[in-house]
Amino acid sequence: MLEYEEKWIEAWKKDRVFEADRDVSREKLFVNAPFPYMNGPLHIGHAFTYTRLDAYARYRRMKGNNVLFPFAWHWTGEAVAGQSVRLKKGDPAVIKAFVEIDGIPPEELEKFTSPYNLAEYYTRVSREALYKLGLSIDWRREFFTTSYNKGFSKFIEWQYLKLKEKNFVVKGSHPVVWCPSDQSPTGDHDRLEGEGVSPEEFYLVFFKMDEYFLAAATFRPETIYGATNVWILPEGEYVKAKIDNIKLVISRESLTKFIEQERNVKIIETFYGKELIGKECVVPLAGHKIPILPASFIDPAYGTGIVYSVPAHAPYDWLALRDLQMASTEKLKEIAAKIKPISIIKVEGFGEYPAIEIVEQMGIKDQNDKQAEKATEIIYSKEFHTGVMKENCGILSGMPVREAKNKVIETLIQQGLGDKIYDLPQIVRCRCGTRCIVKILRDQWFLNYSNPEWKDRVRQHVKTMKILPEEARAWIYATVDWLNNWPCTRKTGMGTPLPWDKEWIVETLSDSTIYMAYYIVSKYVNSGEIESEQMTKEFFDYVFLGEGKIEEVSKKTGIDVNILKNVREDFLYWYPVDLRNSAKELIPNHLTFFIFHHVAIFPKEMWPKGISVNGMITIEGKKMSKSKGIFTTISKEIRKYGADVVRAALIYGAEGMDDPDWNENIAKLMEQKIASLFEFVNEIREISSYREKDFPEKLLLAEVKNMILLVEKNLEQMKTKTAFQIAFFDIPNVIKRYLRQVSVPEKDTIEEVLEYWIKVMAPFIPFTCEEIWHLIGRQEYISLEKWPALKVSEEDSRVLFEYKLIEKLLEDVKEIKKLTKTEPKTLYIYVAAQELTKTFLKYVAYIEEGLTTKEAVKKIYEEIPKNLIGSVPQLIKLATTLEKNLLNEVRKIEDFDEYQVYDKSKEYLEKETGMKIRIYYSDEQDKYDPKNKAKNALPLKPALFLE
RNA sequence: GCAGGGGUUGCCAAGCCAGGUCAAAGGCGCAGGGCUUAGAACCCUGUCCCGUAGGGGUUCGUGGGUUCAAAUCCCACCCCCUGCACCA
Repeated sequence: MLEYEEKWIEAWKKDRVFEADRDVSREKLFVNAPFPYMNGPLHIGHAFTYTRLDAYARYRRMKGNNVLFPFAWHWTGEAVAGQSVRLKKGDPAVIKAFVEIDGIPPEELEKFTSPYNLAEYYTRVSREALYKLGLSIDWRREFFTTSYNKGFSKFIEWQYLKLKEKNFVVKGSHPVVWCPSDQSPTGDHDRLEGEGVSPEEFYLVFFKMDEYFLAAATFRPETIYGATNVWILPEGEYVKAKIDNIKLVISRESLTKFIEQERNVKIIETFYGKELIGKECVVPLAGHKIPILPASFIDPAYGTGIVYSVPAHAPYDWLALRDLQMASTEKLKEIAAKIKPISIIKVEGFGEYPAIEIVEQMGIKDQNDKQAEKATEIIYSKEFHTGVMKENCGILSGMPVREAKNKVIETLIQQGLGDKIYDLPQIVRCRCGTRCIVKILRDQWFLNYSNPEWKDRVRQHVKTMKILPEEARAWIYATVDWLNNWPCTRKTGMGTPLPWDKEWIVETLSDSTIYMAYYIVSKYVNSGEIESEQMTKEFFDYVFLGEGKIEEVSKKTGIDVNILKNVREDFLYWYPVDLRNSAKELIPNHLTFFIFHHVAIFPKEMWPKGISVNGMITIEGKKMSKSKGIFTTISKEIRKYGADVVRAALIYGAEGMDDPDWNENIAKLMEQKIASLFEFVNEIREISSYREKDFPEKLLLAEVKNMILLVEKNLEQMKTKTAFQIAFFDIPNVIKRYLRQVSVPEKDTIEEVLEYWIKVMAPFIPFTCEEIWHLIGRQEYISLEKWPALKVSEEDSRVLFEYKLIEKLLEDVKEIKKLTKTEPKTLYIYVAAQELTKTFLKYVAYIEEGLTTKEAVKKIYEEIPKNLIGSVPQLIKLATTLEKNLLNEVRKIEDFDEYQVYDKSKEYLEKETGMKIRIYYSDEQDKYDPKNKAKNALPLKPALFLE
């Protein structure tokens, strides 16, 4: 961290530069970012998101907006608490992370067995880091979440009562991956095996056998008419049990599933699978009898440990059948030999028996061959999407497979011949090693995101929002569509108890949806003007919704009427949120929830106006990972490089949804560039010559103005990288070019440009710009200066246009010189005859009026002076190849005289080329043209001769 | 699998939505030159191929198509990244 950075932090703090209060004379802008979760110090990725937002906030502040950028801390959830618990247990990984990565002194570890102390510690160091990063935050509104903050809890209680009132919070049950040993849900990160696996619905089909039903599990109930036998594992344990009101046979291991999925289970008898082999059962709906046979691919823990066999369409079934026919006891062989696959699905690309065909094609050996899995997938997908049920399928005949599936399961359940149960499609093991099952959690509270009206209102609003980059909008829509009911409460961790059911705590993604409104209130809580106990339902109803009479609310809450009035007016002034910036990973959850809840609770005019997202940082090209040590904190990098270097390196890393990379090279580069800024500025300041502004000065101003407008345009779109590139690289490049061009720079111009330049860099590297600003003798804070209000005038555009012509000419000269490898002394320029240019412009106009090329050509042949007639073909070609911009510029200028352009800049041209310049019109009589070049002259492209 | 994003010249990365301004910005790297006692920094020039007159050729994941014209539009395919719910 640099000395001057420390100085400005203190100065900004002392003079309350970024504290924003209601001021109706100025247009407000309310920006924020999701509060960070306080289970660790802020990392460099946080800095990226915040710096981008800060650059925007600073820019808009300079543009004259009253900008509010508040900040807070998220403590809610299980992670902080979990870490404390693991610390208490002495988990070496946690201790290592605390000490080595987070920099906690070992002797202080003890006190972090309290989650409060832990969160409080991280909050303290994080606040410090953000100060140092130079974020233009109004810290008076800071708060943290959970019941440790009474006021915030009051707010969440109000929010959830409101949601409940409107029926957006509902009670329900839902399936989770569950560890029977830990007695808790097993999230992805808690798994030894089976990452990404989630509960899926299996269908149970009941095959009658005596007074019991064999409950076969399947994903493909529509294949029931093709069943030829049932498979069981001979050495597997099975039970006869009464489940709810039906007597079923299932594997012993699958029993827990039924129990955890809220079924009433009574075991009647346990036995081994082999006892059933050779018996028969009845295929539901179809009615025919089929045998029960052994198969080794059966996993008793998967489904019910019973499946029915459809050898025509299921590769595994065909393989098992084939295995059985080949090697087994005589009796089984006999039974197996009698079984003929039944073809029931017509699918393009396959014949009668798709399963048999694919097994042969892929050369699959037996049911234990790994390839069988793949074959199953191929057949399933093909049949499901394009298959049609054949005529032998009873009620399903003629239906597309996808419809048949729903129809059959509906019918089976209706007739008591089927059921649904959740299971895991792959093995999932908890960290403790136990195999997980699916459990139905009862009495859980849900945010009713599946409510179609709610969704629709959200969609309608998203349509009107500013979403940056635009590509993110599709993702938000997709999320709104996909979102289902969200379990919004937990039993463990920190947070606010659900007001009407206090054993539940509002979970972390659900207590962070409208808290931006609380920033308005927290200022008064922090100053002591309002006590948390005073924040009753009436208070929030009044402040946020304008409900109730102020006097009554005042009486009820004990809050002074004036204070109430101020809070309410503050809210009306600052709300809604104008821009919320975050990493893109929050789109599928937080950012979408944020919209949902605003739509649910607030009146329309308070719904958020804009969202912007950015990529996720990598470190030296690798994905960030604390456990792998690919991790660095904001404080560490600031200590190493200084705040502006960190800001610049991050901003220059990426924009849009691209992922920036944090690496030493870019930091080092920025370090050098920022250091040399001071030298450059000093160099410029030594200039002390005043004189008439000439072409180079006008050009410089025009270019800089143009670039500043581009910076604005890009910043408005949160294209912070592009904006920074222009401000930080492109502008100094044109200044340098100017200094090279003129023998004596002009002081007024250079000072004006310098002022603009420092200002437009200020949003990105505020410390450095503040320092330079004062070095050049300014007294005010650049952070509060007015952004240059500029407009590119007609003269400016003309200057830019003329310069473009000159540049083109110089390029041509350079190329000719390069090719001829000569050192010519004189440059002869033959400007296209004015008549030629006029004809050219006429031609362009004709085409524009809608004439065909042929007609237009004919007309200009009639109009052009005879001596220029030879140039017509090139003119036509030029019309299609000339830059549109240039063309438009020429057309804007009345009586455009190209000769003047070069003549005016003769001195500059001579300086750049080192040659004497002679200029002629191409149709001039007395011109020097030994190589007869003049005839090649075209509008905006003079012919040249070097000698 | 579903959803979202992406594949550009040595590297990073603009451009693509609104086709011609594109051999394609900028940065890095590399080469040459300047500054300097020397180096670093800084500044300038060059950086797809060919060409002794401003030209030509071949490039933007792969293969097709539309068009006078495609990095940009359409179709198919391949590859990469991210998210997918009781983690935050």
